[in-house]
Amino acid sequence: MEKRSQYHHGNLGQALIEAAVALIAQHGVAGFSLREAAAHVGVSPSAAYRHFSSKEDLLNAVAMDGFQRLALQMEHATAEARSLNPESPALAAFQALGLAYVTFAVNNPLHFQVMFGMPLQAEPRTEETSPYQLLQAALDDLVAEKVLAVEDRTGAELYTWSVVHGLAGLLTGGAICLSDGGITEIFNSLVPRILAGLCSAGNTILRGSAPPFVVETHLAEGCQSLKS
Amino acid sequence: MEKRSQYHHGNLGQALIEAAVALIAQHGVAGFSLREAAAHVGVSPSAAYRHFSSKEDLLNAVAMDGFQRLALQMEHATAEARSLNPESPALAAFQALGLAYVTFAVNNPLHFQVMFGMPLQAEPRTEETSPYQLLQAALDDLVAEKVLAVEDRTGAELYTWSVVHGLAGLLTGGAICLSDGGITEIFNSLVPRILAGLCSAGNTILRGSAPPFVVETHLAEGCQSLKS
DNA sequence: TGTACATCAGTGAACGCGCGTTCACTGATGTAC
DNA sequence: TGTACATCAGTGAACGCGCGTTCACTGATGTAC
Repeated sequence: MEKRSQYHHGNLGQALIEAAVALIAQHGVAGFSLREAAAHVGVSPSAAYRHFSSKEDLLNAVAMDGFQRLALQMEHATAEARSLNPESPALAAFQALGLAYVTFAVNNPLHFQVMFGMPLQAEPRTEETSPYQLLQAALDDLVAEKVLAVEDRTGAELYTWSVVHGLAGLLTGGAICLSDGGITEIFNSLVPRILAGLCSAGNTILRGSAPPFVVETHLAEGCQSLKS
Repeated sequence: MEKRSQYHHGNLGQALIEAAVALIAQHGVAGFSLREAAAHVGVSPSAAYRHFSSKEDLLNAVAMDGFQRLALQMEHATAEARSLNPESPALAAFQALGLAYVTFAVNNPLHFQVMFGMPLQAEPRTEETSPYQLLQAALDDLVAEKVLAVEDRTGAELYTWSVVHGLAGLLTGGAICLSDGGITEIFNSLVPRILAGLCSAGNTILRGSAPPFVVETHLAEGCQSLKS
């Protein structure tokens, strides 16, 4: 597929991961092979074994890579939301976090499936912040900003992650489809409910109103119908 | 694997689906083959083609079978909850519905993954009630019972399904683990938040209290740790 | 009730294929003196 | 600065395998007369 000029590739490990990500996006995990990834990089199949002990090992690296990318996008989204909404940065960041998560899933549905379809024994690298840690931090900020009451802080991760992950899963798995650009609207329509559920005990934010901020993302492509 | 006495199997189609379900529960979809399913039933590989046009077709049938089983378990759970809580049957049924969903996922994680990991062009049979229809009915009942205000009815499916599906996905994908018997507790701990989110606009039920009913299920086996 | 025959649901051999992984190898790189 | 050599990161042929699918076939079933 690709022509190399040098005998040594230089960064074959990462290149194989990227090839795998691209190929999985095309044919899904089921149709993915280590040989194909090697060919895509322009390297013999056996070369892959200098970097990964097995196909499964490579797939694990692909999943890890996904978590890193996701975390990165979440960080960017929250940073932007914070700066755009100085009057309530934590709340804006929290919303942006969720939207970034769902957007990532919709834009990379097959990668997302690999990430959550693995045994996942891989420990996340300690140096980097995981999506889960970002969520924790966002919730802490919500408390600091007095949007979320302390008595509501417990269990907030599980609840929030569930809603957002569920929406991502439904959009990704084809159970629900959306027309182009629809994620933003769907997500924002859910925000008041999410916030009400978040602040269920010591309610701080006003309820029944429109979502405090309307956050936005771009979606590569959409699909058409709604499925039962 | 299995010995047949007669030349004609009688119900090979269904038998193949069941074999596939069993084998997928053991090795996952990735490690599943049509030949293995045929062997498991005690039939030649080519016999499968009298009932399914391809491997993919069989997998689609497996997914459909999962939705039917799930719907059945949801129906049983709600019926039981209704009869046990005559003072507020709709609310009890609603909770039981969610718990049944999550329990199914945890008990059949790989089957669950197949169900939501397919292109899913398969139309659900019109004669049978789908899980989604059961959810709609449960929400309608909640309105009838005046637990849910009419102005909160819109979009309630998406929200509810998201939370519950998300929890199921996290438990299934290994992102969160639980010790034996833990689903009931985890789910019930989420119930007040779910209800608060459901009734976010025209709040009817009391908030900050323990979940109205504690519903229960049995889980086959548990796992140990919590993962970021 | 008995026979002829169409239809249905299996068999089993064969196909071509791409897969993951191994192995002995070789070309490139970098370090020690 | 130049040479010797260990180490690293590739090659390419080969392995054995199980896969999905096809095809001509045959055994069982059920219906018509």
